[in-house]
Amino acid sequence: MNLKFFDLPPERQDLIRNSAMLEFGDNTFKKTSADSIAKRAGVSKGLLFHYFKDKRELYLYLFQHAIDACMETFLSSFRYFEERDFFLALEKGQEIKMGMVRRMPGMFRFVMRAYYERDSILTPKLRKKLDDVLAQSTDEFLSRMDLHKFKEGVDPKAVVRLLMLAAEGMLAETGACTAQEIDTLFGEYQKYANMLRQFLYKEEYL
Amino acid sequence: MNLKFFDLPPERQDLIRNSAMLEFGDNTFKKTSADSIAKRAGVSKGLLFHYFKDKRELYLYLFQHAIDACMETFLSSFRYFEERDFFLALEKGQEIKMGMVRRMPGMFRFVMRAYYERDSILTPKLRKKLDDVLAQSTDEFLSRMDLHKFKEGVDPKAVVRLLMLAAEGMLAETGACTAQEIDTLFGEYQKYANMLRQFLYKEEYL
DNA sequence: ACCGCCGTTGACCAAATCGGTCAACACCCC
DNA sequence: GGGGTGTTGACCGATTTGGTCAACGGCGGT
Repeated sequence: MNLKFFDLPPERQDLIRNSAMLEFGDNTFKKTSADSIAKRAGVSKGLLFHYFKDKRELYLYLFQHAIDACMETFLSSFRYFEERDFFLALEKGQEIKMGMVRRMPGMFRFVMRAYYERDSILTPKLRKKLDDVLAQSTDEFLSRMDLHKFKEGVDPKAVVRLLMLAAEGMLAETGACTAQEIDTLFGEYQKYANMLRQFLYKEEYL
Repeated sequence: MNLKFFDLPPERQDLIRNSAMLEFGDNTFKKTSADSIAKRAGVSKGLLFHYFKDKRELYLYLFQHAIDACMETFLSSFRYFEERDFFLALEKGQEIKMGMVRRMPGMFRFVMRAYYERDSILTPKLRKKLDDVLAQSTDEFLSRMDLHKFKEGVDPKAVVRLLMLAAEGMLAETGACTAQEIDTLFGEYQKYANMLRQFLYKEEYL
């Protein structure tokens, strides 16, 4: 790709990336047209192909960028806060995730689609990159938490996964969403998390 | 539409409907081609337009059929079993749902997409049909259950919704799936349901 | 005022794909 | 062999596709 893309003002980079991810999130790689991406970004098609040599390169760059952004955001946020309570940390993590959704509204949908799409054009290397991020983030998270606050018999990994799945389900129900919708969803998510906390934690930790 | 469609052997009807729903589930209405549907069904494009006057009619028929199938399946299954235990009934319900997924693998995805897609071509009447089914099914379900088995402070509606969301999340992670994959997902789902049962039910009901 | 530079445009291309049609086919029962 | 029925795939004009390219506009330097 043309490295001058990175000389553009960051908001303009975001605009192009977000528009592209939103479009790729709506349709298959094959059926997503460069025209629609350009139109969504309010930019000429010529510009797209000026910075990216073809649709494929744009797509692969977007995926790479999304994974890197996740990795960086999670790692840097983990480093700086020392919360060891499972649900408080999860709440913090969700806030961070919400921030990412706000900044890159089409990202999660795009990444999931790119990963699960049949005839995906992802390189094995990129697939593995995502695998690693997902596997690491949960384990890393669990290893830092005070798991003894849970009642006996609770499988904390299952709790994380259940809440993650619920979040994914909520994401699947909404397309591109406004900041307000995101807050509503976050509120609903918190309700479930609090319910689990109330009944899965030993009483002395409530 | 051409009513002779219903004279076809049921498996052939299913083949065409499932192929169409799988294709419409992958792409926007506008970007889904009749060619790809026909190819997936192993049938000529001419045949599609023989039974359905155009793409739009096929699409609307599919949605209507899917909703009706849901409604019928749920109602008839509710009528015949009298389980009043929340989690046992939910398990039974999930088994039924899995049966539908097996028989119509692309249905849930298609319905969700049709409902949430921007520039959706759904008529308001069809939208409302789905709204009613969703609203009714949860309420109907809850009204039949022994909710006093829950510990105090548990909101059963939230429990249903949480598990539904998780199921949706699992669905979003998989495209068209084999029977075996479905069973695996069902197993995972059961794990979460059992966890909730274990900690949300009063102890005397365990 | 003129230049050269550079991010940007949109008209343009051949090729592919689109929704939809239709004459012809294969098959079966009479 | 005749008629009926379910099915095909070549075919249509229109649109869309990924990608190119000559030209534009505005700005900093002189």
